[in-house]
Parts: sequence; C-alpha cells; structure tokens
Amino acid sequence: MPRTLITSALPYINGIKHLGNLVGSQLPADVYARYLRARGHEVMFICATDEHGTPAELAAAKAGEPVADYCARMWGEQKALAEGFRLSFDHFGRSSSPENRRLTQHFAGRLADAGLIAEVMERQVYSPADGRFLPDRYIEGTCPNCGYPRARGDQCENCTKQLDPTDLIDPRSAISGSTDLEVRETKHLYLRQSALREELRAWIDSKTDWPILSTSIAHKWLDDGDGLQDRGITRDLDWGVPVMRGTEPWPGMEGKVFYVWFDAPIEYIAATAEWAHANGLPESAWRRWWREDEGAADVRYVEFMGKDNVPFHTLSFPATILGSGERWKLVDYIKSFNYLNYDGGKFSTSQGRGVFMDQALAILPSDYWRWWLLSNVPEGGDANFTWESFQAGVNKDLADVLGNFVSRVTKFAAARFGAAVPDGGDWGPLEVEAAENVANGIVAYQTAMDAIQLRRAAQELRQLWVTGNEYLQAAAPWTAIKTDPGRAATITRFAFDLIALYAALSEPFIPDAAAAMRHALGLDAAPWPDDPADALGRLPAGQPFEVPPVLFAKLDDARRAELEAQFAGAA
RNA sequence: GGGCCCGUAGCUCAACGGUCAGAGCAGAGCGCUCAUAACGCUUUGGUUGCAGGUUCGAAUCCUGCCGGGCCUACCA
Repeated sequence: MPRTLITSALPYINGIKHLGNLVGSQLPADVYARYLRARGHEVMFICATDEHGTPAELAAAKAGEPVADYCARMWGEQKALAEGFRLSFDHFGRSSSPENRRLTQHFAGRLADAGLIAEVMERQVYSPADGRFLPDRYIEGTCPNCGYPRARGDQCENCTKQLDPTDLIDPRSAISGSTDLEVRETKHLYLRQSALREELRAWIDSKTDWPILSTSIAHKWLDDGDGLQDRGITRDLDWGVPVMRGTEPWPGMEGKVFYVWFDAPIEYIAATAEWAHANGLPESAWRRWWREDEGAADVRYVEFMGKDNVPFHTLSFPATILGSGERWKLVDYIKSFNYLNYDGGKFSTSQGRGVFMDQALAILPSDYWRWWLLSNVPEGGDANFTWESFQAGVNKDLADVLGNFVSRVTKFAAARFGAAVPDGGDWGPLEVEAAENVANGIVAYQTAMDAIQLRRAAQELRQLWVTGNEYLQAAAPWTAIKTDPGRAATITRFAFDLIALYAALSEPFIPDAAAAMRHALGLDAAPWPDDPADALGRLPAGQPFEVPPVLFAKLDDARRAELEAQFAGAA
C-alpha cells in the first residue's frame, strides 16, 4: 500500500485565521489527503498550531491571560474551526507540546555535535519598561533617510530602506512606547546553514518536478549576496522551547528559548509523535513515518504552504534535518500557493479585513466555502474573493449542476417507481456513451489530483456532474415513462449509479454533501471506482433510497447584498 | 536597490515552440418540462499589455518598455 505523509503549514496561534490562511495550506492539503485515502493510500495528515514567539506573548498580554492559557484556549478554537471545515487531520498538535520540546532540543544537540552551531555574542535592544529584548520590528522611530516618524527597526515602510534599530532617531518601543531603551549584549546560537549550502543546493537541484515558485525562492536565498546566511535560532524570550543541548543544559544559554522558526517545522514530526501517544501507540508507530532507517523509506512526503513559508521549508528545515546526521525524512514535494485577496485588497488579521473562519461557518456550511476556495485556489497567481464570485460559483456549480441533478433524479424516481432503485433492462447507446464520458472524466480528474492541480481537478469534477445532466436530458425518462416504463427504469437506475459515483468522487472537495448523497441512497460507503471503465452499474436494483433535502441552497441577491454590506465595514 | 511571478474574451482562468487560442460565468437564440425559474443544445465575443528580435512557425523563447503583485532572512 502506498504511504503518503502530508503536512500543512502550521497556523499561528494569535487569533482566528481568515479564508486566505485556510486556502493557502490546510484546505488544499485536506483535499489531497482525502483523495489519497480514497485511492487506498495509507495517509498521515498532520497539522498543529505554531505557538511560540513574540506575537503570541503580545496577543496573550492583550487578552489579559498567561501565554500558556491563551495558547491552550486558541488551540481549542482553531481545532474546533478545523473540524467545522472538515479538515481531516490525523492529528492537530501544538508546537508547545512536550514531544516538540524534546525533539527540538534533540535536533539542537545533534547539530551542535556536528559542529553546525555557532555561539555568537550580539548586541540587541532591551526595553526595561517592557522587560524584554525587542525584535527589530517592535522598535519604532524616525527614519534617518526620509524622516518618516513611524519607521520600524527592520525597515522604513515609507521609503523601504533597510534599517538597523540603532539607525533610528528617537527610538521607542512599539509595544509600550517607552523611550528608555538600551543596548545589551546577549549570546545566541546560530545554525551554520552556510556550511550546508552545497548539500542543500544539490538537494534542491534534484527536485526538478517542483513548482518554479518553490525552487526559485530557494535559489534566491542560496545565491543572493554572499549566499546562504547562518541563522539565529535562539531568542531572549520566556515563551518557547528552553535551550538545551539534547538532554543536557547549555552553558551560557540559561533562560533563553529556541526561535519559533527553528521549532515550528520540527513540530511536524513531534505532532506525529503526539498522535501516537494520544492513541496509545508505541514510538515505532510514528517513527515509521519519519525515519528512513525505521520504516519510512517508502513514504512520500508532501508539504502544503503559502509562498511566504517556502524559504523555511526549502532551506532552514532541511538544513536542520541534513545537519542532524540522522535519517529523518526530507520533503519529496512542496506544493506552494499564492495569496487570496479580499475584494481587491489583502486579507488582514490585524485590521480584521476579510472573512474569518468562524464568520464563514456562521454564514454557510463548510462545503460551500470548500468548493469556492478550492475551485479558485491561488495556484497560478494571486486570487481574489468577492461575494459576487462566491455567489456565482456556489449557485451554478453546487446548486444548479450537482444539487439539482440529485434532486431531479430522486424526485422523478420517487414519483414513478416508489422508494427503491428500479430494476432496469440492458444499457442502450446513450448509457454506453455516458459511461465512456464518465470513464474519461474520471481519468482526467485523477490525473489532475495526482499532480495536485486542484483548480483543474475541480473543473474535471464539475464536468463529471454536467455529464449527468447531459445524459438525463438526452435519455429523457419523463418521456420514456409514457410509452416504455422498462426503458424509464433503466435510465433512472443509471442516474442513481451516477449519484453513487458522485458521492465517491466529490468527497475530497465537499465531504458533507457526499455523505448526504450516500445517505440518500442508503449506502454506508461509496468506494472509489478503481476501474474507471467499470465505474457505473454497481448500485443494486431494489436499493431503498430517500429524496434528500436540498443539497445546496442558493445564495440569493438580497442575501449577497446583505453580506457585502456586513463585511464592507471591515473593509 | 536586488530577485521572482503575473498581464490571454466583459469576468475568472486554460493552452509540451506547431491543426481555426480554448473552458466556465455573464450576454443572445432555441429546446425540454423530471428538477433548486433548474437542465440541454446552438451562438456572440480576443491585433494574447506595448515595441522590437530569434524561428519555416511565437500567447509560449530573447531584449526593452508599461501596468499589477510578492519576497528580500528579527512578523510568523
């Protein structure tokens, strides 16, 4: 049985994620995971919250909660929303878990043993009023270049000049506004990525099937300026994985934590360990997914992420794994996405602009969102959400094409043949032709899904739904019933076969509707058609069915206008 | 500043350097009446951002320009 490990980029802990976050990693990963499971793969689908770092501390402070409590609460909310969107994670972990703590410290110890960690004394800005070192972007002041008064310590937003915090005139803390800042010496660990440059390059160059979006970003970092730079992997914070060299203390690093970007990807591995522990399984149960010398040699590992995450997954995380000298699984394929915009502008967590996951579910069930987002997933370039586009996509594809097909078939059958799928005679030319179209459509759909071309796959799936309407129109059982009830029965049964097929094929995209279709036909399961040429004719005559409630209600113009108005305020 | 991506029909997007540049939506006409005023068929619509170049042949490759976007390592 083929085995596939799938990870979605970790959503950051500081709040409810918006649809742009959802469509950029978790949702496409879910479709792929569901598809592969249906195709008989053994799948491990992992996600988790990314909990460490300064923004988490600040968000907790703003909420008036201890950071650990805040993260626990937000993890619960994000997990509930993930379930609301039917994200089929095998485990939704936390980067603050004991498993991740141990593994992060383990990797750091291995890297140090391999001579890949440098200890560097740095000078950083400390704010006594805030009681913390300030990351560059949390220091504000007047730009020495253009005089802009709210320039950040890393860059001036106004003139885009790269800055050092000490360049700023009248610097102050962006957190408290305090101008009582001092520069202190502090020691940090650096991952010597530069020493792994050629090894990383060889590895990247072997990935000829990756999207340009993924490889070009990696090459840029490998070759820009002086080449791949060493990277600080520790911070002067309270909230994070304490710096340890494996299980041993790290002299001089007391009270410091690993940088969030060091421990976050390791959480992919740790979350799999969390999964094993939560299910009472032995260590080998998760290690067979991650250690090539412990059973993972046949695993294909696919990562999903937004384009902003690519450098860390093509360079930093692989550097950690390669540098460990242990045979941890490296990613085989990176599927990266562009951004989804909201009505021409950016979704913004800080400004509350756009539609957030909790709001979306309060408006319509998850399948509506899943379908629109996936059939418009930003694969080629950035995509744009508008209520008009959402309404058109949902009404046309889901209500008119698929939902109405199920409705017309089941209502006709119930009126003419009662509560069971009628027995029918042999297929005629129309059925043979429709079955051929369906077989070709399934192959096209599978080809797109295998390549993780999700927009293409959604198109092919929709075309399969259309095929049902085309067939019904040509066969016209409502006419046949008048002169040849047997023929009408054959047509009706064939149409039911199509519904059963749609229940199987549509499941990755719209799992709830797929379940509703199965239930209408009294089926516990709708197996994937392993042989596309033999996909139909498998539903037994006499199978009881029900006319299901409307699968997808339409979003009318009044409601759309209402939603546009409701969200215009936030825009 | 450096790097990358995008620009194709009114809209959203497709098209290994090779038959008349294709789909969906929107528009127009016809058909059907089982169905969520749904479905099906036909049809209108493009100097592929602009200007050059390479080639027997360019939406596709090269150069320049115009427009939009992203990244640039301490936001994650």
